Amino acid sequence: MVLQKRLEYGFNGYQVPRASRSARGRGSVRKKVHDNPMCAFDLLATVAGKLLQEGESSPAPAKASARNDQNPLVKHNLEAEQQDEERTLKVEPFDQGSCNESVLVSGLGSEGHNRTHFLKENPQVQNAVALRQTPATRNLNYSEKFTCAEKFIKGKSRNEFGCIPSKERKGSPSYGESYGGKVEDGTVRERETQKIGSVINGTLPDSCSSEDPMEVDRKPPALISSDSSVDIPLCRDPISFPDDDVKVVNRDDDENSSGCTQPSPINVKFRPSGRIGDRRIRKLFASKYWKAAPKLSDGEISKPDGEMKPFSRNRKTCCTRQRSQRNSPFKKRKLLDQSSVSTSDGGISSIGISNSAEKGVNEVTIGSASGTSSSVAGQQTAFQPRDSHVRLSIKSFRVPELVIEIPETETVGSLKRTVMEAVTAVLGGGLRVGVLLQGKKVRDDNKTLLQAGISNDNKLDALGFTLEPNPTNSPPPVCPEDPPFLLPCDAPQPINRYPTPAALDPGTSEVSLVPPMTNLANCVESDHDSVPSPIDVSKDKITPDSRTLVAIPAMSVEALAVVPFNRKSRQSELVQRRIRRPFSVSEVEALVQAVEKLGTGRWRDVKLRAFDNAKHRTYVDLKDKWKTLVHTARISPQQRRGEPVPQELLDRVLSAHAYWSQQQAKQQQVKQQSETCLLL
DNA sequence: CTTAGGG
DNA sequence: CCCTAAG
Repeated sequence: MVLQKRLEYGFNGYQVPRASRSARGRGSVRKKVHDNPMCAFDLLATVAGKLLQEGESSPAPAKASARNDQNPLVKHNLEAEQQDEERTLKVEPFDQGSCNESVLVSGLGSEGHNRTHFLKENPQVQNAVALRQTPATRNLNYSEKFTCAEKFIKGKSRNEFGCIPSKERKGSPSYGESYGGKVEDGTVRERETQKIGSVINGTLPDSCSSEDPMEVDRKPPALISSDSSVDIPLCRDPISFPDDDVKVVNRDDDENSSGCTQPSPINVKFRPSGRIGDRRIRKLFASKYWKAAPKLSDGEISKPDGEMKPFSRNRKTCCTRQRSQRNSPFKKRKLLDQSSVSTSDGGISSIGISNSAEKGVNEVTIGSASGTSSSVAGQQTAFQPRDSHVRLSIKSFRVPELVIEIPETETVGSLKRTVMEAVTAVLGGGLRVGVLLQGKKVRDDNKTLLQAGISNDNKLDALGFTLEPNPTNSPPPVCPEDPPFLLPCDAPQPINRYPTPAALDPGTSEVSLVPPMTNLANCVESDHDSVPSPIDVSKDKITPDSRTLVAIPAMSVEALAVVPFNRKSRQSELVQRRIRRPFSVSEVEALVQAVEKLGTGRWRDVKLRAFDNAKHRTYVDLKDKWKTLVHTARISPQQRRGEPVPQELLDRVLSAHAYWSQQQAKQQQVKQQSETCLLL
């Protein structure tokens, strides 16, 4: 469809490349799950992790080098026509709706296996599901679980993550990077914080809540095949996980508004490093990404820093390096900036694990613990208490539909990148895995597989997984500025938006990282009208003692996305520039006033004096603003843009600038004179 | 970490 | 706003 100048591509699904297959040669994804102790959540996490690995780290070092100059996803995506099953993204007809196969998990070796309906035979299980759902705690558990999952995933394949080599052009460092297990703690924490925050705020779409099970089928299942295998550890009670490293860091940067006026003790504590720390983190991230990426050869991934020059003195060298490397990638942003990608309807799409053996392979296999692929799972009875494993072979996942809009004038390369971004965004931050059993969502993550009825003896065919867009993950892609007071929870975001790299930072996302700038806008002015942010979220149990959750904009982007992914997808986000927040007149006023008093060479003091509460205004920002103010004051009103600044203020700017410039000059003179004197 | 400037 | 070189 052509919309005026834009083309809209509707992807009903992407076929995620079989990440490891080519690299490893073969094998289908296999999940060994202990159907007994395993919690449903673990299963989710497992699947999610798997997905991440597939999508995100697909480029296992070997693979990366083996084939691509461009991110595989992007690259292939446009060549849908090609029948390269393994790497081609499937562009399907835009129709939604006719897909019911979505949730199928077939049992490998299930042939001849007589599966009984667990639920049928064990009604109590069904009840269990209902009974255990405590809305109140569900979310919390969820987040914690995710954390756990994250850990698990991290621990499991720390070195496997990271590296969708997305080189854009030869010569340019790629965005790819590897986590090499060296991600800064702070960073990790921050993310976790965000996630938790989201959860707390209730932004998390409780997909597990009460939608119609059928909802899942809204979209046709896509096929994503994976080959790696995941072994879910024995009964791990997510909640019991030590969350040692889940510390909530007060992101006083942009993200939260609460800290603005009423810094909690903890706030104070972190303050010094808050904003800056944030930046630093970003940089670190960037450095890692950039650094490792270019050389994803193998091995190097785990020690990005290691390759620094021998004599490198800690940080400095490091920084320098990163800088040079990240430059070029940065410029690419522009390309992406122009297109926006969004998913059509936040619908829940399903990832089907289906039997469709396109290649004669069953997509999901369920076998016995020992893992003999097929035909196993013999006669285990419904309640085998032991650690019987449910073996699932997920052939593919369907990524939720993506709608991409891009100007006709964009280049194919741009389109590719855009799609890649979209895909990455989805995979990275916007998805959650859901489990379906016989069409019904299994919402209680605490249930064991057995309890949920997911066991070898049951109809595994009826087991399905879905990738659900994570509503939480959608930073305002287009006009991040002045983020209106966004109420976290409400504002249903029906659709998943995939902020183009440029937009967010949420990513924001952060967006980038994330970016997450949502409420803060208020905070901004808060320095003047200190109003306690209403959004403070009290961290219930999640933040016991030491960690204080300061209102994390519920929007923090990728709330719960499966960890690894986030990182990755974020890599671009992390590097994203901060959202633009034009100074308001009141801010200008405050700035002018402060400068009049302090002068133009003491930005830190100015910051402290007038913007101490505006977390997102750094002294550098203030200095820059002053610079622009001076410029603005000198140009004709017609040439000025943006919110008009009262002439009165501009006049003051000029006079103050003149005054302090003079002062500075004088000081310099004095200095020189004294120096001269000393020399004589 | 701060400043000061260029981009 | 970002990035950096210099203090």
